[in-house]
Amino acid sequence: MHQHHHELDEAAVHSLFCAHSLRFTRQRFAVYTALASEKVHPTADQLFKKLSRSDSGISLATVYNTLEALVKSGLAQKLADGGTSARYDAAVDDHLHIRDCATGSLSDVPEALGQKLLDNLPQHVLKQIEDELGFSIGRVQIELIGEYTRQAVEVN
Amino acid sequence: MHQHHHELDEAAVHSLFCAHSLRFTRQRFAVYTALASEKVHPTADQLFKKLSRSDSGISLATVYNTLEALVKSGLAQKLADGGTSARYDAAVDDHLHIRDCATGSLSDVPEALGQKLLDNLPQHVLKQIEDELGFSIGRVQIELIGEYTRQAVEVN
DNA sequence: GCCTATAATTATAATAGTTCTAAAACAGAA
DNA sequence: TTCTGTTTTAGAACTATTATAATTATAGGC
Ligand SMILES: [Mn+2]
Ligand SMILES: [Mn+2]
Ligand SMILES: [Zn+2]
Ligand SMILES: [Zn+2]
Repeated sequence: MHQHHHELDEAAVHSLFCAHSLRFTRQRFAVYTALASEKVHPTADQLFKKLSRSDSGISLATVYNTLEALVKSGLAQKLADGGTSARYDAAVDDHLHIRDCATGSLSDVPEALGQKLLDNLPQHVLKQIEDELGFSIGRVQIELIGEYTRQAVEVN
Repeated sequence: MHQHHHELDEAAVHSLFCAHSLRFTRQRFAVYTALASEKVHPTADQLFKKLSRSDSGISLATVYNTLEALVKSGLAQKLADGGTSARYDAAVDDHLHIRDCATGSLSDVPEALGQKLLDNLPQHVLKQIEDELGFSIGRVQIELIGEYTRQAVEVN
């Protein structure tokens, strides 16, 4: 389930971290809430700059460390940018991404639409691939690549 | 159409480059044939090392330059590795990739199987996404993420 | 509320991958 | 063959990320 846009108070994040065996620190709280409040999929550096602006004197190394910890404990995922840097996503469920060729930006397909596509994948073909290749498919990652034909509501 | 494993002589590559408005050089020939003969999806550095070993005294900068030229002219595609570096693929058609969680390796789903899945995507859902988001889908990029349950025939 | 063990943070250095620079070599057209 | 724009090249520069090692903070037991 997507967690973009939810309000996260300190207590909620504390117990979330606790449930994932992650120590609670001021810095991790800041990074996680900054990430979870993003509509887009920020780079480590973008998060660092955002956090530097707002307050806390958090270091870039900690942003990297925290993101790695979040990913390892299943509270975030790391996405490959088309370019040189990695992007992070506080939504850890299966969901589709859209890549706008024109800008290179990466955004989400709305939950319902994306789920509909995932639910209508031809299961028999996936099964056949698993059987023929001796491979167990854990996740089908889909990216729709193309261009906006009218102004997107929000593009990064 | 996949071009892995095809034999490529100098004349064939010459006319291929010509058709794509790419000058023919010894180095580009070497990079392109090295890439096209790979069953896996090599990094720039892997290609450089392979070429250094075999002969030609080609420079790393040229490997990068050539790969960029190939991608720009549609003779190769650049794939995002999960990690830090980019991978290249001489197959420019739509095709599915498999990522082995255990090793991080990226390999191809056989043409026929992959096409079968692409042909059986729910077109009405794709259409709905295009309509609702005002986005024109040029390509659906799919990656199957999981683990081999028996020994894969060839893994990098 | 303190103490302590352990883990996280930080500044900084190091590394890895890629791109830039500017000079020399080359391809292809005439 | 000559000419011109393109490509190649070594090396420097740059960007993203990871490692190091000293400092600081957290969580839990008292
Ligand atoms: Mn960065
Ligand atoms: Mn490299
Ligand atoms: Zn997302
Ligand atoms: Zn491929």
